[in-house]
Amino acid sequence: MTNDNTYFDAMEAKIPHGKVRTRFAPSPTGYMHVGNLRTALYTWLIARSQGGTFILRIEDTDQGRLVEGATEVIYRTLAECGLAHDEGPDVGGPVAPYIQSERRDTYGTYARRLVELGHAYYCFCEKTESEEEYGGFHREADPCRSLTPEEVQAKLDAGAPYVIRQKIPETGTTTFHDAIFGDITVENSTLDDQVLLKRDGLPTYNFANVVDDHLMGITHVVRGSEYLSSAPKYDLLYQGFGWEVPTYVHCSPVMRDQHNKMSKRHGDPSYEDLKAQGYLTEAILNYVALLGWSPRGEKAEQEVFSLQELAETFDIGGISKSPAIFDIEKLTHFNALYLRAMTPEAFHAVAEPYIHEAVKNPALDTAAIAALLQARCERLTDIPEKVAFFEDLPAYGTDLFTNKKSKTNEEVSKRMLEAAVSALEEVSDWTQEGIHVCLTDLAAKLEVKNATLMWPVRIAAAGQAVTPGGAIEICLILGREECLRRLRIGLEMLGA
RNA sequence: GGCGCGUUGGUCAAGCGGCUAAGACACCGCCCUUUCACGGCGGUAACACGGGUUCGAUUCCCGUACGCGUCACCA
Repeated sequence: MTNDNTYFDAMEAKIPHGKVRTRFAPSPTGYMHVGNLRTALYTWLIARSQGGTFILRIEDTDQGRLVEGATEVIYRTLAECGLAHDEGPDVGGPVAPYIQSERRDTYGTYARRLVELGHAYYCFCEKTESEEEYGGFHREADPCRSLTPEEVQAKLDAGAPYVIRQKIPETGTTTFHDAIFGDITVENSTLDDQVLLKRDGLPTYNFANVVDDHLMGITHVVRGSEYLSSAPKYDLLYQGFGWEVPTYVHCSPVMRDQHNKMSKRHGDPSYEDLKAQGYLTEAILNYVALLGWSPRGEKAEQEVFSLQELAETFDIGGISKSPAIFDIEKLTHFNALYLRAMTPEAFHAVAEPYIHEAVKNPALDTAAIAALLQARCERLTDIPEKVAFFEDLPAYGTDLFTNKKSKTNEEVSKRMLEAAVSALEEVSDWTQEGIHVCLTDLAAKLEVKNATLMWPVRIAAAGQAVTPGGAIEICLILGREECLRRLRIGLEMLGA
């Protein structure tokens, strides 16, 4: 125990004052689910939108849950998303260390200080015994609460194991303010004397949070609404220490359905899963930002936001109180929007690996294929199945040649294909323009509408009813030789 | 069960005492068209319920129902 304030003065001296400081404080479980990502995003946005500082702190006080490589997932995700942190374990900062397991001595010191201040006490109850005796609810009924300092010291000297519990006022109410939920008042009698320092000397999550948030100068505490119930106890802790209470921002959860939060257990996608499913980082962030927050005023109608625009527009008042259900369909819509908004070059770059999954033939122009795909795919993973026919002509039935709207049947198709083959054989200039002129002229000469000619050509060239792009584009990409080969196969199938 | 929070169409949501209750996704229809998309136009669809307060409630208050959270020496 210390009666010396220099330690505390020294700690206080490190606290930066005067500007917004927020922190994202994940446990390293190796999995950034969508709710986590959204919390990180909102936390980052609050800092950035107010010219503040964004801090990363790793909460690894639970020894049993450490996962190998988990912090790397966190670093990688934040970096990929552009949610750069100004202070953290890897980049350091004025209030280091930023990993809770490296700050363990601090918590005990502060817990003992709170005992001195009269807002906490040593509790020597047995774990099991306490649960039976007090129903797990430690209050006035716990004799440890009224031990004299001498009695406590005697037990400590005897080496009795103990925890330190918060001493909640016996009467009255506690009111705390949340930026989203407003003022919430609870009876102190409903609060229990929660454990601050565990038998093993490590702090509980709740205590470590309060101490670290204070020592790190955090101004806005962003966290899930599941902590709403413990917020009054946090307030009492801040008051007990005589510290300024930060602004609480409790966010309602992201749900998988009406009854369940997004979770790894249910197989709900993490950020990395979504990436693997062909979603773009920008689209994921945009969608997630809107899951539980909406712009107001001028921007109320806007739905597409870059990270930069979000930082300019975001305000805490736009965060919703009720939970939001994650809708993969809407994410898909945003992804399609972002895909279409890319330059053709940029799209080609991201699409190429997916095209190559199905198309190996180096003679096929992936840029031309990408151009056909850009308005036609919602996820990058949609690509391989859409372009496989370029590589290999699929097996197909002659029934595909019949299409009512194009006025084709097998007989008509046979005629069209014969004419098309002869005409295309004569095309000297195998370009979009050359093929286009050849086929439209042919249709005119045959006195049929374009569709009547184009349908069978496209079917024979692609071997499937639905294709990205039309007959001309497909013929062009296949190249004259392969195109004519496929048209002749079609003719053969039709009995020519 | 106690305490706390929430409830606008299937989903995300605007609304902050007076509106024919926005917009987006999804769905349906039409147009465009060389299939499919893109794009354009249009449509179906909502204030959980009951009391108040008020000239007037989706908006304010109180109940009820339903849902969620919390009640760990886990975070």
